[in-house]
Amino acid sequence: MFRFPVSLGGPHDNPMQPLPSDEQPHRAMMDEVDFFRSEKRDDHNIITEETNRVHVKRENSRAVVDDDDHSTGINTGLNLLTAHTGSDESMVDDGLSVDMEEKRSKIENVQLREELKKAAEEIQRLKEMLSQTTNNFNSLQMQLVAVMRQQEDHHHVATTENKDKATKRHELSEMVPRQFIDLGLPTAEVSSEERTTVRSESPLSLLENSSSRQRGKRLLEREESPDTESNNWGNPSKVSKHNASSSNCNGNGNAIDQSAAEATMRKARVSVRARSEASTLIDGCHWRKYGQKMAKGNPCPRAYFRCTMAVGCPVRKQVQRCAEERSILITTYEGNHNHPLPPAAMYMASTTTAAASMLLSGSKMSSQDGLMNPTNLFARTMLPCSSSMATISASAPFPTITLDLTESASNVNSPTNMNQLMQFPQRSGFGEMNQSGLPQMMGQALYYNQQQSKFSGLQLPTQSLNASESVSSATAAIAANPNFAAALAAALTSIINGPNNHQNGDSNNGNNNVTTSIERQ
DNA sequence: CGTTTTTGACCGGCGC
DNA sequence: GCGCCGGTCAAAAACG
Repeated sequence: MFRFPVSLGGPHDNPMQPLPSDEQPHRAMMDEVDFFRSEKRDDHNIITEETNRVHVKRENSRAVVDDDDHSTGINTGLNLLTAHTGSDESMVDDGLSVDMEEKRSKIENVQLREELKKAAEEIQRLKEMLSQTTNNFNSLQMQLVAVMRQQEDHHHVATTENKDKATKRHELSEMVPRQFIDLGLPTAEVSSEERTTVRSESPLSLLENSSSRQRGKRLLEREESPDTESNNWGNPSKVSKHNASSSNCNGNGNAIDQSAAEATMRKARVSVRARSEASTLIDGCHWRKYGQKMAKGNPCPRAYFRCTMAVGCPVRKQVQRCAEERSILITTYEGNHNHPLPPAAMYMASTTTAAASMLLSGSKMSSQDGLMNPTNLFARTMLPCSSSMATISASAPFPTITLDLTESASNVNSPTNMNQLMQFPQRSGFGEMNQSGLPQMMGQALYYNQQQSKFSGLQLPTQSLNASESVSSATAAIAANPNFAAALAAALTSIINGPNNHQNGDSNNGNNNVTTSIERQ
């Protein structure tokens, strides 16, 4: 059962969370097991305590009822009553032997025990209901904060830009933040860039903008698969051109050109570093290699892959071995799947999405937002599961967040490792973030881990596994858990789609599919 | 024979 | 304008 805490963040919750204790670096699995035992013991104690309380109450109430109820036939010890009424009851009372008294008390005991049992069951049922309600409350709260934050973003952008070109810029501001969080998930079929383009410009006009015949041919090919345009991996000019033509249509060229350029500059990537002897990470998707290049400063070639799980899927990845340490494989993802994903792929995508969201939302967040933003919360929930360390690179033109799995293979559970996770570069919004709030986030994240033994397997020592095995086993472990999958999907949907993004209500949700895909490379 | 990989060519951005 | 570089294309080769 998927239990949620009755109170969130309360002082009594702390023992409930397998927080990485600074003093006990080797708690690991035993602590998890011990924790569950203690939790069960506590639960049992609570039940016993409560049922005892109920028991006493019942006895008292029964005594009161018995005193008032003269027709029950149970000896209440009120001899006066029996003596005065002279009823059958009194006659029975008078004729009671000691054996009868004992039998009655035994029957009474049995009845009380049954009631006790029922009360315990009811308590259990109530606890389950409470858990479910808490669960619902949590997800609703996340959605609410997501909505509030989005509105706040819009309001903020509108007010700051109101001095100059409020209307036009606001329209664009809806585009810019949203495009940062459409990486990896299948729910957002059409990226904001494409939505903006489609809104303001026909495909033909795109062709007209192409400078050469070949360029036009490529664009035509891409137009055949609508989603391809949503991803502009390594080709920022395409976005610029599209947005430039959009701006021409809107008749306010320069301002939007500038914003479009900024939007292009902030296209996010998620890079995963992992130790692996394999050529690529097994991330659940089918990939086709479409190019290989020698990159400057690295003797190892960089390989370019395209997702082939669906025709026209724009998701691409780059794979390159680390120059310093050949055993480390650096996989960089960008794009937005336009098809359902198998769970393993989906959770990999979810993790990278969470990372991207954290990266992109964090850079323009107030400190309060940094703590309350569900995107950040969720990113922090997800990231510890699959990465030991997240670093952010400001290298233009694409901001990149790097999930470092190289340490997690042997060090996931160590407090040092968890502390490392906290050490985000003091950059942009993260620098303003209230650090004191992070442990709660971590606690929340760990709470998810703790609640599901399979999921908490992500936190188990994996010395014997290489990174790709860790990733695949982790994703498989998560995928095997429908409860968490549902919660994850709901949370991600609220984060990625936001309240206004409902246009993708098709079959584009890849959750809970059966895993059948195997990495080809 | 269909699919995937390889690899040289091409393109656009960027710095000088 | 030129060259470098990263990214992509597409024909040929390889593979199952």
